[in-house]
Amino acid sequence: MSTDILDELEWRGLIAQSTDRDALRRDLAVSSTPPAPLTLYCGFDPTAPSLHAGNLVPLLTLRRFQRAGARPIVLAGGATGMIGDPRDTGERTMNTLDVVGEWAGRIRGQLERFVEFDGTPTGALVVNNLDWTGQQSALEFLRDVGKHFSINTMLARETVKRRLAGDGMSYTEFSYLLLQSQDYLHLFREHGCRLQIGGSDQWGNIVGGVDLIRRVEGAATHALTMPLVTDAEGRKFGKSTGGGNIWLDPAITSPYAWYQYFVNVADADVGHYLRLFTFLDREEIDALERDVAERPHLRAGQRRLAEELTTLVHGRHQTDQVVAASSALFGRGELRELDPGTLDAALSEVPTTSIRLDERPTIVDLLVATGLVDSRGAARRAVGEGGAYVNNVKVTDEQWAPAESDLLPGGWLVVRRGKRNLAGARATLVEV
RNA sequence: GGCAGGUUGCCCGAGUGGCCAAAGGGAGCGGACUGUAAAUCCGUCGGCUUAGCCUACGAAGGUUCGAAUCCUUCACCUGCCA
Repeated sequence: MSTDILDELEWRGLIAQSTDRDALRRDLAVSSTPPAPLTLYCGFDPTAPSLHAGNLVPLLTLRRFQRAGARPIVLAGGATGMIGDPRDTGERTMNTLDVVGEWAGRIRGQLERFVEFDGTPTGALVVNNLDWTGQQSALEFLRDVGKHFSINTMLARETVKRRLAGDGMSYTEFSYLLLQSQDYLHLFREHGCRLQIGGSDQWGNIVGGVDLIRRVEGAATHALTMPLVTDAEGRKFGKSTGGGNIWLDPAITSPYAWYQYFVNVADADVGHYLRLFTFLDREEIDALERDVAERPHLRAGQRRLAEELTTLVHGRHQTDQVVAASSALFGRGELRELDPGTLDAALSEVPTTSIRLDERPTIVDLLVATGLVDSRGAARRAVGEGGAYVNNVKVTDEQWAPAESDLLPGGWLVVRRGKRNLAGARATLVEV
């Protein structure tokens, strides 16, 4: 196996910390003789019903390793998800076993799409850590695993220190490190896994496993972390638009919304994100960066990034549809001139609702019905602020109601809040 | 188990009887500028049938003309002691 993978990761900005880099390089090189590819893993806890965009970084890194000749294991944290990795903001709310199980299943399904299962020596494996911890007894755990951990070391961890300085931390979360370390040991024993990767916040958990394996098995294994994705302002990725994460599950974040998020990435972040989230090579990314620098208004980098990512997550077909919808809805052309088929297709990518013109719905009703605002108060505010549009025309009167002559082909009204929140309202014509 | 402190809007945080839907900051949202960008400036930021009403300051009771603010009980959190 080539060791170029490390250079590539370095170039992409995907390496935050690692254990002895030369040792890892040697291991990668030695594994080059089939059938002994290096085996690596990364875990994903079910803390929500879906993975989010940030999870793609480690997931795609697994894929990069696989392409370079390694065998990836993706781990769904059915067990660790029940405990909760300590975070700075305080104790996590525990979810019921049913909920965690349900989420673990969904996440497992998503994980499977990003690595290849081809039955070759580098074919991926999917595992769930509940399978080897679910039946384990507390005594067993404390004797076999707990004995190898020093409280002193655990207390020295940054997250623990911060939590102790604040509101404290439960024993449950304090134990998380042991569970994750045990996972690494288990995968080392069962599958010869010698490398664990993860976000840089996972460093402590990963080296915990490295230490455990050294103590118990006397073997040297590796740890590699990736920087947490931030934008040029240092803000956490996915938090700069819409207030929340963007999710892989199309039922939570529509492919259209997903695409739009990436089209709107700041110039300063495009190159960075292209390196992290796509498989484009150096030449292509360099060219796109030059393009963004010279002709920023064309947003070539953003468009390519959005297309690549939408294809990766939702497939080529969906991507074509959202690209067409975006260009129809954001195009310079007159909405009235769009042919009915194009309009139908474009609006199928955004939230829609149906209305009855004979009920004389006002602009406030339209904004609420399409879900563009959360309340009638917010709708009034939007109108008052000049942020409400119907068919690209600003509406400033709260009492304004559409007439039949306002309908676009197919009976549509394109309702917009602000610059880029669009929805469709289709009038049902009722004969009175 | 004892003692002390705490629990405020999406988050942080001020508020110790009326002027409190509740300072300030952050996030969010809208407008201007622009390129569906960033920065900046301005506005907005519980709900409704919106000059009014309703819901809200951990929960439930109580005192009072009036409570986020006082009293009681309960729950949870933190620290110290056992």
